[in-house]
Amino acid sequence: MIRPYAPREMEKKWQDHWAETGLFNASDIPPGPKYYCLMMFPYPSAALHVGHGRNYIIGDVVARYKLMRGFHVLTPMGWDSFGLPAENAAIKGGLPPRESTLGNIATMKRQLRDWGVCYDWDREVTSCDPGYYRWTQWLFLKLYAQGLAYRKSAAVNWCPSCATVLANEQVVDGECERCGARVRQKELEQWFFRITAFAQRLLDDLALLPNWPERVKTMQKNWIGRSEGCEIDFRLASTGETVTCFTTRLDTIYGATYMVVAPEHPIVTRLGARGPRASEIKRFADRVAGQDRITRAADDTEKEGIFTGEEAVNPFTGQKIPIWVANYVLMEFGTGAVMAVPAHDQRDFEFAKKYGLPVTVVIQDEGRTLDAGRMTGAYEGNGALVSSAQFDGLPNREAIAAMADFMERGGFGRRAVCYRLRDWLISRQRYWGAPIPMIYCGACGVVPVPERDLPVLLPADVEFLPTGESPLARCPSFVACRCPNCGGKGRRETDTMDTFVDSSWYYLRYLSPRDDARPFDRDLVNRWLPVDQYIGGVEHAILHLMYSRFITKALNSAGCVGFPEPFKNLFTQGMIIKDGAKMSKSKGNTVSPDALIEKYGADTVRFYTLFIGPPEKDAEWRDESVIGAFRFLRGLWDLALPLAESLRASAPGAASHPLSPAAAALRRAAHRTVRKVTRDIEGNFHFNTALAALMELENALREYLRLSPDAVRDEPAAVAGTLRTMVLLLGPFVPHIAEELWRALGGTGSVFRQPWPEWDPALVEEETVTVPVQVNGKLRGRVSVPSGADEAAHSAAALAEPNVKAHTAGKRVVKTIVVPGRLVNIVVK
RNA sequence: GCCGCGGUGGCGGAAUUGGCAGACGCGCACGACUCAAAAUCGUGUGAGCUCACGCUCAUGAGAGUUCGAUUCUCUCCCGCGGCACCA
Repeated sequence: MIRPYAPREMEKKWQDHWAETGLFNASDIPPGPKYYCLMMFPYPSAALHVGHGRNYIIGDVVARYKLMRGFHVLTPMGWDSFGLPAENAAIKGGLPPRESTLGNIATMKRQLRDWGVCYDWDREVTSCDPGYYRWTQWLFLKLYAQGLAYRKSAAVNWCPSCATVLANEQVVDGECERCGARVRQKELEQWFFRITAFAQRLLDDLALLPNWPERVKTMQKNWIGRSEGCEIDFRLASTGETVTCFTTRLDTIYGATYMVVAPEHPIVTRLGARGPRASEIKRFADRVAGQDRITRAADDTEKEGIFTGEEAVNPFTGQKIPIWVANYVLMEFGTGAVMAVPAHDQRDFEFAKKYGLPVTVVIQDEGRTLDAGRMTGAYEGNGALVSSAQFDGLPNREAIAAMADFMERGGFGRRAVCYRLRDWLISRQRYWGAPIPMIYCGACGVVPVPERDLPVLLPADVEFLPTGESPLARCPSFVACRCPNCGGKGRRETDTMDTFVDSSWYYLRYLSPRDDARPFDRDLVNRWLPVDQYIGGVEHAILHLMYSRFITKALNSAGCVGFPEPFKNLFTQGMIIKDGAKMSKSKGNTVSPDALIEKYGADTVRFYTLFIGPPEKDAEWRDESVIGAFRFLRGLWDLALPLAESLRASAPGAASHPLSPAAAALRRAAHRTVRKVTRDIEGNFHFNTALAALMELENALREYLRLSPDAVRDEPAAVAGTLRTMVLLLGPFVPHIAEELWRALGGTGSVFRQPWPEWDPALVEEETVTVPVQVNGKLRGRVSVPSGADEAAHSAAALAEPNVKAHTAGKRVVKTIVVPGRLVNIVVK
C-alpha cells in the first residue's frame, strides 16, 4: 500500500538531511565556476509572513538550480539586527534590544528552515554582534581617514515633545509618528558620509549594470539628480560682496528681475544685521528655517518672502535687482541663491505676482506673442531670445552655450554641475546601533579611536527610558574615556551609526565571517564578488543599494576591494498584496507561513508562492488558491510512487524496439518541458510558467498511461524517463518531494547533486504541426502539415480545408501569407 | 506636476515579442461516490446568437499602421509605486 501524501514528516527528514550534509556549505576557494547568490538580509522583527517568504523562496530556487548546473554556490544569510523597533520596544517596557533581537532571530531562522530554504549557516553574520560591528566601526575610520566621514552642523527633524531627533521615516505628514507633535528643524552637530564625492561615478557606473531593473536605475538617476548649468557671480550693490546663483537657464538671464535666497543663506544674517528692518527679516528667516521640510515643501504651501532692502547687480546688464528671502528656495541645492525670472519660471511667476515684482519676457514663443502684462503663467518652452542685447534672435538652447562662453571670458561666472544627492547623515541619537568610534578631547579636538581599541562596545548596563535621550549619553562609564592622542580626559561620541551603514558592507563579511584580524579577506572577496545574483525588495532601490554601491566604491578607491560595483545582477521581487494592500504587520493583513506549512507542507507553500505570478510583479495572495498547489503535489505523489514500485518490479526493459507513437509523443513533451523550464528560469525567473509547464507534463503522462495501460511493462523507459525528468525539473521549486521521489525512483545521492536535464533539439520538434488558417485575418480553420513543409504545401492544405473553402468560394485570392509552421492567412476579395 | 510600472474571464495569471486571446490554476455549475456532508474523481465554464456545422463581439476608451494588433504609434481615462517649490 502506498503512503498517503503527508508532507510534514517527510519534509523535516530532508531538511535535517540537507543541514547535516551541508548542501550549501561553500568552500572558501571555489574549485570551479562560482555563483554568489545573495538575498537581502532581514531585520529581525517578530516573525516572517508569506510576503517576506517570496524573497527567500526565489533565492532558494536560484541557488538550487545553479547547484544542479554545476556551479559552486555561495548562498549565505544573516541579520540586519540593529535598529529602532527593538529599542522602542525596550522603552515601552519590553525586553532589552539584545534579548528581543536574538529571540526574533531564532524564530525567523526556524521559519526559513520550515520553508525548506537552505543557506550556508556557517557563514551567518549578525550586525549587532560586536564581532561584526567592530568592523562597521573600522569602516567608519577608513572613510574618516579618506576624508569621506566628516562632522558638520545640520538641520535635523526634532520632536519637541519626545526631546529627540527623528529619522525622516519617523516623520509622518510633518508629525512625530510616536506622539503626534509637530516636528521642527533643529541644528545639531552630525556625522556625514561624503557620498556626494561619488555622485558622478554612481551615475556613470549604472552603465556597468545592464542586468539591473531599469526602474531601479531610473530611480537612482533621479535621486542623484544631475543638473548641468552655470554659476553666476552677482555683486551686492552696497558692499560689492559676491553672491553666486546657480541656474540651468542661463538663456533667461536678461529676464532676471529679482534675486531670491534661502532663509538659511549666510547672506541673510549679514544683510539683516545691517538694515533697518533687521529684526523683521530675522524673524521671517527663523520661522521658515524652523519649519519641517515636509510642510515647507508641501504642494499647498504658499510662496512667501520678504525684501531684504539690498540689491544685487546683474553682471550681464549692470542692472540692480532687489534681493528677497523666500521659503521656496532651498539651501541644500545649488548655492541657495536663485536669479528669479518670472516670465519663464512658474515659481518665480507666482512669487512676482504676489509681491508685485516686474515680469520681463526674454524668450518669444513661436506660436503666440507673449505680453508680460497679460501672462497668466510662466512660459517655460523654447523660442528665440528677445531683449537680451547681443544674444537677441538666438534659439534659447543655443544661447546657453554662447552666454556661458561670454560669461567665462568675462570672469563673472562658470559652467557648473549640481546634484540633488546630499551627503549621507549617519548620526543617530540612539542606543541600538554601532557606536561611532570617535573621541572629543579638550586639547586635541576630534580624535578617532585607534583601530586596536575596536570595538567600542555598547554598554549592557543601561536603562531604556522614554525621555528621548540616548541611553549612551546618560551612561557615564561609556562617555568617560582617555584621549588616545594625549592621554588626557576625553569624551566619547554617543551617537550611533545609521543601520544602513551596517548593511552597506555585509556581503563582504560572509567570505570570512569569523576573522578577527580584518573586516574581510581581500583575496576571497575578490574571488567571489561581485555578487552574481542579488535578490530583494524594490523598496531598497535607492537607499540600501545606493549606499552599498558607494561603500564599495570608497573601498575600491582605497584599494581594499578590486571591483567598482558589488552586485552584478539585481532582481527585485514584487510585493505580496492582501486585501488590496501590501502585506504588513501594521496593516494587519499578514499571513503566517507556519499554519499553512503545518497543514499543507512547505512544498505547497513554496509552489503557491512561485505560481502566484511573475516574481518581479506584485501579486495578490489568496488563501483559497493554495489548495491547487497541494492538489498537484499530492497527485504527483499518488501517481509517481506506485509507478516507481511497479517499475522496480518489472524487468529492465529491452529498449531495442522502436518507441510507440504515444511514447514518442510523451518523450517529446518531456524534452519540450525541459526547454521551457530552463528558459523560464534563465530568462527572467518566470517560475509561474515553468510550474504550469510541469503541470502540463504531468497531465501528458497521465494521458499516456490512460491510453497505454501496459506502459510500465511494455515501455518502462518512457515512463521512468519522464518521471525522472519531472522530478529533476521540480527540484529547485519543491525540493522535499523531489528529493523523496528521486530516491523512490532509484536515484542515488541528493537530487541536487544531479546534473540539470538537457533537451535534445531534434526531439522537441513535432512531426506534424497544426496550423491555424485565417481568411482576411479571421480564423476559419486549422490544418495539419508535416513540420518543415514549404509554403506551397501550407497554402494547398489551407485552401482544401472545408470551412476555408466556404469562405473563399466565389472570391478572388489576392494574396496568401504563410508563416511556415505558424499560420496561413488568405486574403480574398 | 515629473518619472516609472500596470489595466486581459468571477479571481491569480498565460500568449514563443506582430501570427489560434484566455495556457496552468482558483472559484463556480452539473454529475459520480456517500444516508448525508467534507474530501476525492469526471465534465463544463469569456459574452451573445444558433437544433447544429458555425457566426458575431471581446484584452481600460478612441484613432492609426498592417494581410493580421493584447503586442507597435498617437490621444485620452483609471490604478499602483517613486520623486516632488532642485532654480
